[in-house]
Amino acid sequence: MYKSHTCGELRKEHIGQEITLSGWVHRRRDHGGVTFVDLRDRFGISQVVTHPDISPEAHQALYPVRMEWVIQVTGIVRERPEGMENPDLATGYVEVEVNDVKILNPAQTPPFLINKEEEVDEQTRLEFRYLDLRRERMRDNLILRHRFIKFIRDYLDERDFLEVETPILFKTTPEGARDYLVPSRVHPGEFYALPQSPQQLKQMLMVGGVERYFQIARCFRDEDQRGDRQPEFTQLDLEMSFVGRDDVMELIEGMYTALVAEIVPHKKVLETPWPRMTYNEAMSRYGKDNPDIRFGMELQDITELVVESDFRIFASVAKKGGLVCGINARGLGDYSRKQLDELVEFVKRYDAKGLAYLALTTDGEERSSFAKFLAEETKQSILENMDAQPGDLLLFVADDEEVVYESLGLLREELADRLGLCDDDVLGFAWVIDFPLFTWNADEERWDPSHHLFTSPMPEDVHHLDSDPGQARGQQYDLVLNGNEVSGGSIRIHDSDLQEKVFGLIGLDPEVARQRFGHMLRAFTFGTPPHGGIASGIDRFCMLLADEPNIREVIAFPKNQSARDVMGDAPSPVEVKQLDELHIKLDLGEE
RNA sequence: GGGGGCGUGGUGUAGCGGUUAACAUGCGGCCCUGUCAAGGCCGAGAUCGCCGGUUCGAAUCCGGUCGUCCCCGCCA
Repeated sequence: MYKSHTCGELRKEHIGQEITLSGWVHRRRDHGGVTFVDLRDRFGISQVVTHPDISPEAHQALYPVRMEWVIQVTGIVRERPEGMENPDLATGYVEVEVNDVKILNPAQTPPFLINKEEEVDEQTRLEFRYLDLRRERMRDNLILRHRFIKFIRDYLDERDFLEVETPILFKTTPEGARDYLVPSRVHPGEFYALPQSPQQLKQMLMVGGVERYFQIARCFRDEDQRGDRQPEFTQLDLEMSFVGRDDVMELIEGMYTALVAEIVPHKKVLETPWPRMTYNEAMSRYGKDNPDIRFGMELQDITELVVESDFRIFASVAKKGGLVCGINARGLGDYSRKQLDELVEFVKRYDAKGLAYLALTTDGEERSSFAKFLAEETKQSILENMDAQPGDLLLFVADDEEVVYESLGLLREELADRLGLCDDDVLGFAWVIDFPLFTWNADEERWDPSHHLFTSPMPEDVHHLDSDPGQARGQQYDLVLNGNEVSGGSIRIHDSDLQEKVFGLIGLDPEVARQRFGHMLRAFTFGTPPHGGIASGIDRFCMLLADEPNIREVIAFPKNQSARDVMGDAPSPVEVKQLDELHIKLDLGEE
């Protein structure tokens, strides 16, 4: 062994012992005579000291040593002289008086400082990810992620879940996101697909009698990147037989409640038991099906109040069956014209045509883009409706329901951000249930599943499938945390007739359905238990618990915005010979 | 596919029409026996992403391009 102790564990009780440490030179303080080195390993930092008159050889050996060199030192643990303790360091009451130094590996000067938590260009961090991982931020995130997954494994193991691995090479499912395809050498012209999730396979495991399954599953989707989206990501995938949706939700709520208490004890859960709201409630109150419930500023529907008003924009939208909603941005009543324009630009990103405002300044003035068109009485009822006080800023969007909800829902969170209404140490968990099973796709003139193809309708809504599929609710449940969807699941269809009916409703040709999902339809004829499950986005969850702005910070080797691995430089061209073996000819076109 | 932000020594920033391109940190050398972001002195290190244009003069203004990040589309 290269070390008898870690750099994080030395305490007063070790005083007098001869010990050996190995690690990286975190910092070096050379006083000409006495020299200090802060030696770092994954577990902490220990101060190492050499005196020219006590151990001249060790002192000499340490002379050329620089930051990030890997060294091994042997010496005696000493109590630090009085007044020289460092209470900021766990090991700060002792130091190691070194009598032997071995240089295990010198280091070039790193492109950025390991010992300083300053923002470094992300490109550089990713190019030298192995150095970035040495920094406290990434180390802590890796540890948090490990503990997160470890907790889940233990918790589910104790509850009789079986961890089962499912194939990475499986079958394409074009109805979801774009697939990553893998050409088959053995079968010319045929392809595997990397799984977008183990959805079908876990249902097959239920048919297979596993009853309680989970997996820390890598999933792949070939879509464009976002801060919370990577081409490959990790899900806790879970499925149970003989359960209803309450069973799944209770399990998950229990698990994450315990997890939070253990992994991030400094964080508080906003409300227990976690609130449950229907999809419709989430949309009308927050404009989103993944609302941040840590603050109010809820949407207020004033359509009825303005339908007969003289403000034509509001009135005409209201008469055409649209929606007029507002939010009260408390405390922004003194926003300047420029700041208001910014907000207008913000909602335009989501197709809102404008943003009407009514500001009550702190000194009692009223400024508004539209109030002059309103009868005094109408204005008063709006103010009352929205509980407007001096200093408040009322913001309104009038449009189709979809546009109103999206623009105001996101504006609400943007304003909360500006107003600092959200405490990162508060976890606002909520369940959203009773989603519509389908949403109408006007372009393709068919129903799209709002969750996925295998979600079971609510039993009392099954009859809607024949008459009015839009009315049918699915047995779906999403777990929302601080404005992010962190888990989504459903009770599945376990009946092949019902499954075929759903395929038909979403416009899947019966022949095509058989080709793609015949194995499932067949499996369901062999005695399938009622089953359901859930999948949690582990990257996203860890990102939130680590207070990080994007999931790359909780992934050891993430891809960049253009899906490239900048450290290993992937993807990359391949040898012609490799392509030949795969029976592939490239057609790269002109551009 | 579309829109926006950013690109200045290794790193983080300043400079925004004429500067010897500034500061911090890191790096090299010297001094220093109790520091812990050690300190002091000296020094090296940048043709300001790239190409073109405007101008007597461009890091600075304009156009293009590349890279990167964010957003829209996309993500059952």
